[in-house]
Amino acid sequence: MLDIKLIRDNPESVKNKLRLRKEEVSVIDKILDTDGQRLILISKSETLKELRNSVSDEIAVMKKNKQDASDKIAEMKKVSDEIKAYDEELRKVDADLDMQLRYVPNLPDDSVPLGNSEKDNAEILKWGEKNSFDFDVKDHIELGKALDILDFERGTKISGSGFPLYKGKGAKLERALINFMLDEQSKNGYKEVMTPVLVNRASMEAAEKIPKFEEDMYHIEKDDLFAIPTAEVPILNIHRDEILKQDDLPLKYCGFTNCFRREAGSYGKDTKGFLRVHQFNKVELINFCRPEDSYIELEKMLDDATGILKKLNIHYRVIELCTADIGFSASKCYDIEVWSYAENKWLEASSVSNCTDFQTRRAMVRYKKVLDNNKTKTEFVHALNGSGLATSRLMVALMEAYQTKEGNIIVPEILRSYTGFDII
RNA sequence: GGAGAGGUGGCAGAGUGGUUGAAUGCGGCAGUCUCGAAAACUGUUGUAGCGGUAACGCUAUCGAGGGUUCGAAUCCCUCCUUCUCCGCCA
Repeated sequence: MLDIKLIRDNPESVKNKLRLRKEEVSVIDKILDTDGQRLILISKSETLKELRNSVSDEIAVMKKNKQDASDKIAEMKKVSDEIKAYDEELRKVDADLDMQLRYVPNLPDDSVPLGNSEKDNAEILKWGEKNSFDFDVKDHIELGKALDILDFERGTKISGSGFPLYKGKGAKLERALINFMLDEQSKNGYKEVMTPVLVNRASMEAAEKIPKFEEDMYHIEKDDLFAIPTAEVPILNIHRDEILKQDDLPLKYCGFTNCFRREAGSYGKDTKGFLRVHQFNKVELINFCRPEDSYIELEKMLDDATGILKKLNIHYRVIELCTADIGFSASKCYDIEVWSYAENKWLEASSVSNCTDFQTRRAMVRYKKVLDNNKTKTEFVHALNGSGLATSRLMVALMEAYQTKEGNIIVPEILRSYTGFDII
């Protein structure tokens, strides 16, 4: 969530930045209006509370001295009723304000390229080259079926479409990728964690996934638990309501989880095989850092994510998202895309974002900042997240890029110590 | 799932309706002492909101949310959570 004080003090600047995201800015005026009501109610209620507190003390003294305090008690009864009425109204206004704030996205950083849609995203880097095949390439579905390593039909039987079944060397290759990525990211200084994949409502709210994306998530009604769409959610919540030590920053975590997405409303688009699935595997990177370091850490995280692709020798490019396309919680965002030979297009395999203090404000993840005069100040940390990487799209690129004329798949050199075989 | 006992400041631990934001101890910070350090002594030390340039003032906060009361850490209700015992189970 944005800082209400920022909105209160610089409404025009906030609006201008939201306009860059192609957001409707009239909500800001509504927020200001609600905030104004709120401040008035707080002031009224607190003035009466002050009166009540002081008179209650007087009553206590009178009672001690065996004096009659019934006049004051009667008076305070009225005051208490008034307070109750104000507080009741305040509760409503607070809830209203909170709900409005939950739909306002993070503000884009000044360095983010301007744009009107995803068409304006900028390719900033391309690594490697496309293979030149002297035969007709097969797509990952054909390859997977012929080699009996992927079974989308049976996955559908078990759960429904979009729930892949990996078999034999396919399962082993997937496991190898996950282990490889975790090992690499551990080397990059990320602490490995294995988290719950079902999380409570408070965790989803802290990660700013609710209410905006509630419909996109699997929800277990009986226990009010949500299947995570990304490990970003549980990892971010590791430090919810905590105050970190300045010396511990940046605090970096990596974790593998299954990820679950309903993908409501996207049926019919890229539904083939792995292109869009309800369950997939991902190694996630999270970084909690000092605010002044977050944009430097963002670049490092991008290197950490792309390092995987370099070692796998997979052709990729990096896209810097424009103001109209960055994610809800992000102030700046890079996508990493891998090349699909069969689809003849780029596929998003990772997204690396600086979410500044947008999530940590709601999640209350702070740190004790040591000031020059040796005093400390509690301040929100910045949080960054990135996929390092998601396996499904990566698997598409890998299978296609490493296929042979005979329909086999060569295992990338770096993975062989993990798979124990070098060809499928 | 059943029965019982708890959740108080960074930690330990008092407090069961009235100047209690909360005794005491430990820790942290500052100072005295010291060449320096330790020890000892003295002072200080939560978070958030609102107002104020500021000093500061006010309000809230004793797991969370309601309620009773002029007044709640203290009484009542609901929920969460921890521990112990029983049952069940990967």
